[in-house]
Amino acid sequence: MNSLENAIEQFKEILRQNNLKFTTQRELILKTLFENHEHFTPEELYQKIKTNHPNSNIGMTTVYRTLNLLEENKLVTSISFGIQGKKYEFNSKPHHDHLICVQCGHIEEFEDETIEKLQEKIAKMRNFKMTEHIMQLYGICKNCQ
Amino acid sequence: MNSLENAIEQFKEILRQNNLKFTTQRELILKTLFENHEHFTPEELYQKIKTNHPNSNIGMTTVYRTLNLLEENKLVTSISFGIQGKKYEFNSKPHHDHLICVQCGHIEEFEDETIEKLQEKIAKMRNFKMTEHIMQLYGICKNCQ
DNA sequence: CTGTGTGCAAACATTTTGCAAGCAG
DNA sequence: CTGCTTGCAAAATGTTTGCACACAG
Repeated sequence: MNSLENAIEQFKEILRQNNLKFTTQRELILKTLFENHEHFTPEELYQKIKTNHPNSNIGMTTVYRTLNLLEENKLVTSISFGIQGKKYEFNSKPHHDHLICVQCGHIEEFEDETIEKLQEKIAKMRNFKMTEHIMQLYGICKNCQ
Repeated sequence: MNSLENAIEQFKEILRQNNLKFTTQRELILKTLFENHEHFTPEELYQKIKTNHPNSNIGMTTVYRTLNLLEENKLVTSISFGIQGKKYEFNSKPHHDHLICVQCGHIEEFEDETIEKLQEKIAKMRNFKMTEHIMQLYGICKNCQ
């Protein structure tokens, strides 16, 4: 359903609408995010691309710029965790939140309809026009215990 | 109950236990956090102290070091919001979460017992030993709408 | 061809560290 | 007095920007 081709077509459409160009680098970034259903820091993503496509020419700068572009257009989502650092994931799934292992950095996903509803209720009660939210549970994952 | 004197005594006790010293700077930082029930970035806290105590001699370095010390000992809590930056608050209240205005940066607090319980349930179901969590609702606050 | 995109290096912003001098205990 | 603490400057991170060349459309 949400195939790579789909995602690329969607990306191209966004680029077209903004008079932007579809470049090898932009394709590689989207592709790598899509194919690895993982959470990447910009650095990790950059390394992954360098490793998997040694002939490609790509710089950190482009990774940052493209991630921002993709996030603005809702193709990827970022979560900031801990003090420094953001991780990006391809936006294929519906909204979900994260369990983060403080030992190994592993990230697990979960969703909970009830909590979502409660959050909306809280915002409404306070006249707060909620646009998004983050919820992260920190702890020790199964493997690290 | 949780008076400034109390907080300072608590701080002194922690310092004593670790063979650390109670200095003017450390006192100023704790005091400023306590007296202003606000959320400070290290920078803001530094400026506030400089303004309110022009004769005091204090550097950013000390602010950072002391905030880390206070956080390790649970006297203050930090919340990281958005991409960069942490804000610190004095730890007088029970656990609570935050509504953050994306326009003016204003932070409001709330607590919800039901959500807390659900979070624990989720972690337990996944064999995740939860140590803490953050939940932040982003949006536009009453004033900014 | 035109103008957007790129990599590089430099600039930034935030936080941490090394160090010599200062002060609490 | 001893050694923890401080402020300063420099280093370390993580991210953004300026610029000349490259390349998509």
